[in-house]
Amino acid sequence: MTSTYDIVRERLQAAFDEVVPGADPVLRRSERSDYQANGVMALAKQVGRSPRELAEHIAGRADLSGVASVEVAGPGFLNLTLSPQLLDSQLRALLEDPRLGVAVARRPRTVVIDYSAPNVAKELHVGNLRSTVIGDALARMHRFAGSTVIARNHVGDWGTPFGMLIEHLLDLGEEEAIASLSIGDLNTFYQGARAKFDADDAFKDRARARVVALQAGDPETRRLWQILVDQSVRYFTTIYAELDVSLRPEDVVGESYYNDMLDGVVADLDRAGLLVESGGALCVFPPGFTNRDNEPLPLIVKKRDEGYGYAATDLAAVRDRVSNLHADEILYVVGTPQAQHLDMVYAVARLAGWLPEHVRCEHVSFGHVLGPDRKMFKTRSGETVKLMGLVNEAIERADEALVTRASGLDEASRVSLATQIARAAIKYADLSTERQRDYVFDLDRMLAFEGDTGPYLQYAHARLRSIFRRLGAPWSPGGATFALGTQAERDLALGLLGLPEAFELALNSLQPNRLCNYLFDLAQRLTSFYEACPVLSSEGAVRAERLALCDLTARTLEIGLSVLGIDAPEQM
RNA sequence: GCGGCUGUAGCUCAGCGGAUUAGAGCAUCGGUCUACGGAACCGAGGGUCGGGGGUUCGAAUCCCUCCAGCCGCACCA
Repeated sequence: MTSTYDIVRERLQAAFDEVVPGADPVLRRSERSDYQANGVMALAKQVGRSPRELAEHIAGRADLSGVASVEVAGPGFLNLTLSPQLLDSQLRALLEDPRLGVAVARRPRTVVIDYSAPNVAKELHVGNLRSTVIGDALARMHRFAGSTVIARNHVGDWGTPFGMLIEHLLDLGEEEAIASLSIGDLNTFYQGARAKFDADDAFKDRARARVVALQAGDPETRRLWQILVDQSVRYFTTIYAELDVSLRPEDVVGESYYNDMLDGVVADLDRAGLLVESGGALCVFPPGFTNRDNEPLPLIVKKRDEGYGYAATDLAAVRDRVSNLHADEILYVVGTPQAQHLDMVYAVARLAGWLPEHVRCEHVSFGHVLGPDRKMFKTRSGETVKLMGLVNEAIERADEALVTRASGLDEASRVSLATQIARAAIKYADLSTERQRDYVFDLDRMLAFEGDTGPYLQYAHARLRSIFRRLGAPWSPGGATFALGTQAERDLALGLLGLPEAFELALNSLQPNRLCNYLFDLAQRLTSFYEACPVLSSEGAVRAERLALCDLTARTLEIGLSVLGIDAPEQM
């Protein structure tokens, strides 16, 4: 189906085109009418006419029959009120459309999304939360839009720390080490290795020798390294499952994956004449980057000690994603501190011809998760907060709330529900604020059923489902028609027709919070409707209409939440 | 020093391809309703949109500047 926005816009566009072909009507939602077109003022300036007069002209020329009524307001706004016929036909189309008006991409794009990226043998912690949650939401949104998504979990699985980690593993004994890692005791393991490395010179020497062996490809060393990787990935997977994150083990393509490509990266940069030796290291100096002394800033591709740094790996990854994965778009859901580094990587990749113009490459950055003191979220003792602990605490609290409400669920389904609520709370809190801002991690607020929270949206959905359960019989829309006799019904209907715009806006701007805002607004329209308009106790055509509105709202909430990675339980 | 991000009601945040009286949630206060699940709804108070300039008929939104906070600035990713 064609979205309501597109229908109105196309009609308006024809009239704008008569003035200046391609002129943008700047159509958007309005508080004063259903839609408003703000494009007249800019256009009037462009063609040197009076805005008011031009607005009248366009309003007169636009063929809006059967679609909307229009009036000119203020300096030259076009206020549009959708016609009852259009509302009825669009809502009926919505009933038949499992996608609720959201278009599928005509040409599917391949989108590579790099997200989560924890380190092997390190705990998944709050620092990984945002990348994981935002990246997964973007992955789901792109899938829904019809793109081919290739998720890449760029785990830190290489580098000097692995010398000490492997030696520590040997000291513990493989069995013991695996047992420790498999229960997610990654921090203890890592810190154990670190402590020995710092205190024991003999250990330090072994660790260094082990790094050399690892890099040289020694089979036994590689086998031990693989144990660390496998155990860590297994543990990450359990947390992803707990959070309902769609990353799979096969999406783990860590730094080590690119090892064999690094020589080629350097050789090709050299061949392209981009490589410069500086301070013993091999560098590329992309234009426009300077250090604190205003000198050109290098991207160090090969270190003085002959080792490769992360710049080389990242360049290899760009190349791989473009030429082997055929990415049309690459998203890096990575913290803000890496902004400059990534910009330099893109710049060098473009210089080297590895990143064609048509491939969109974007850093999806985000702010910090703050503790109650508004500083970086840490435990009282200053340690990083484990993601597992955070999720479990949220589940416990949600469960307590369910228990006190005596919901009559058996324990298994109650805990399962609590898990769904906890995930919704954590994810929605993360997704609903503008990405770039920091936010305070406050479980009380996240888990509240009042206000702009995940659980509130879930609750709105569950209330609707309960209506259909009470119906006692399967429901089908039948011949529902939408008279929209009350303001609350009309407001709700208008909200329902807005999903395509909200979804596209959120996806194009890579800002899931736009979709969250939409869903919360819809939920509020719903509760007003719900209060004002009896459903089950109404009769005939009105009852059919209201049931249909309930069905559409429930489906909209369900789809909206699902593309954000949030469950919509049937009852709460 | 250079660069980036942030600064909107008591608190948490929307809005920022300029446009009609700056929105919401929480909290506070006041109402509604013997409730299709009250984990509800309606309403009120509360803001010189960090300060100052500029562009414009019009700026929270664009430009400049200052202030505050956070982050980055060569071999750890």
